[in-house]
Amino acid sequence: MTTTQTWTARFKGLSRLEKDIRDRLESQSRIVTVPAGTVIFGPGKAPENLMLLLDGSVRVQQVNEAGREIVLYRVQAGESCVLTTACLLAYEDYSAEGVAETQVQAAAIPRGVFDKLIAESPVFRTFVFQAYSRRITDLFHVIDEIAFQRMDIRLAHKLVELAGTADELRTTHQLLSVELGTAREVVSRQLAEFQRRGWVEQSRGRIALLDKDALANLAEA
Amino acid sequence: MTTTQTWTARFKGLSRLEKDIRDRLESQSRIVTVPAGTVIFGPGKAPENLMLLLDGSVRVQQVNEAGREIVLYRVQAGESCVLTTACLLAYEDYSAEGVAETQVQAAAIPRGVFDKLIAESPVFRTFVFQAYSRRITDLFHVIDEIAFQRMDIRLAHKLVELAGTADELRTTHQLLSVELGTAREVVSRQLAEFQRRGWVEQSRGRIALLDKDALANLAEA
DNA sequence: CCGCCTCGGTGACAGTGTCACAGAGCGCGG
DNA sequence: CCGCGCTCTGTGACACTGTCACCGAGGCGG
Repeated sequence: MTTTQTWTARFKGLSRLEKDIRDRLESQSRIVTVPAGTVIFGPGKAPENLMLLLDGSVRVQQVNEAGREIVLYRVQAGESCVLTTACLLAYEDYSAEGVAETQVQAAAIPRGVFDKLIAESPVFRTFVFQAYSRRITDLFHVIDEIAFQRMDIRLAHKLVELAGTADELRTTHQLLSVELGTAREVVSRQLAEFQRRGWVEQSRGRIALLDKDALANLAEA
Repeated sequence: MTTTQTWTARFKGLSRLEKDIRDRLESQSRIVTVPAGTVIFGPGKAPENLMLLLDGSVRVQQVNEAGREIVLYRVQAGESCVLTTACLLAYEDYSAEGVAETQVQAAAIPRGVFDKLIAESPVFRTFVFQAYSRRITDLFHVIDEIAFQRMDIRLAHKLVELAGTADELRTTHQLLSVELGTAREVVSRQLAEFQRRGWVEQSRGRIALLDKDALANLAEA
């Protein structure tokens, strides 16, 4: 993916940015590329920049004292790691961490620049607060799901979501359990049930989705 | 509680506010008082103001399609309903609602004023983003608790928290189950167990905490 | 006193989390 | 090619949690 001076155009909320602001944003931010697997921010590693993702995706997850993890949400190309700004301008350590799932290309906006843009551009403010709104809504969804949804439904949903247009997933039961904040055995049991029903076929590290409709259907219920 | 022109002093993050900003904030906001039980914001009732609580407390909770509810967090005196601002300046409907738990007195800042203050005052910006940071951290905590903590521990914790310095709670098992996002029966069973252990004593609508230390102790585990 | 509503208690059962352990798949060095 | 060690997956037993159906107790107003 090429990076031009007009990357701001790729962000829906930034396309109407005031011309002078846009110029400053593009000149005062850096385009960075990080390899898959990089921990972009995390406990004791406060973010110094607001990252606007141009390509790739970042998984934001939480690990508690007992070592149990859960995926909170993902940041995709065209979105921003905006929740980190709460920490960018505040003091608190993030208890969550962000990991590059793929190679990631992003525009990094230093906190000083971010602060000035917030002050000077109504469009940028709206962009930031809308991004907040979306993330917080996501978190509310996560809470609702964990608290009230059945595991089979959540798993079916996650399989379809992770697969996208593909018919096969390359992942382990362990990783899926982290996605859902549950135990590996629970995922194994549910997948075994899906397999009995002929919806999936498994082999080590691989899950073939034979009947996505059935899975999507269950996910609705 | 009396409301003077210097209510900003009650907010830690606002005490260093620039003098002219503070004057505008105090003159352009209104002090409102709402009775206990009022729904301050909710689905289809977008907040038009940022509320800074002077007195009382607001419970923010979520109700899903199936009618199940869970308490997300509380806003106390000296804090702000800041997450609503994400919606104040954005478009999305809140899926959560805020209910006054007591009579509430608050300073209401209209969205226009809020926006201008964000633009013009670095101190106000820091205040807002710090408030965000705290709320989001709270949400992360809630997610961790729901996903990974045992019910007895969460209930013990909640009892101690809700009691504060008192030795008795006026609440029902039903309300406690909403606090924890679980079923009424589960709360009843756990309380029965606590009673067998001599930690609490119950009567209709009332729970006496006989051994807060034991409860607090369990809550630690 | 009676009727009605809310609150709390209970048993049965299904779903989920935890633990211990076994076996299968796979890469790597010998 | 074999064997070793690692990760990944399967399984049974059991405890904890959520759901359902139902009942009795407490409390209020007529």
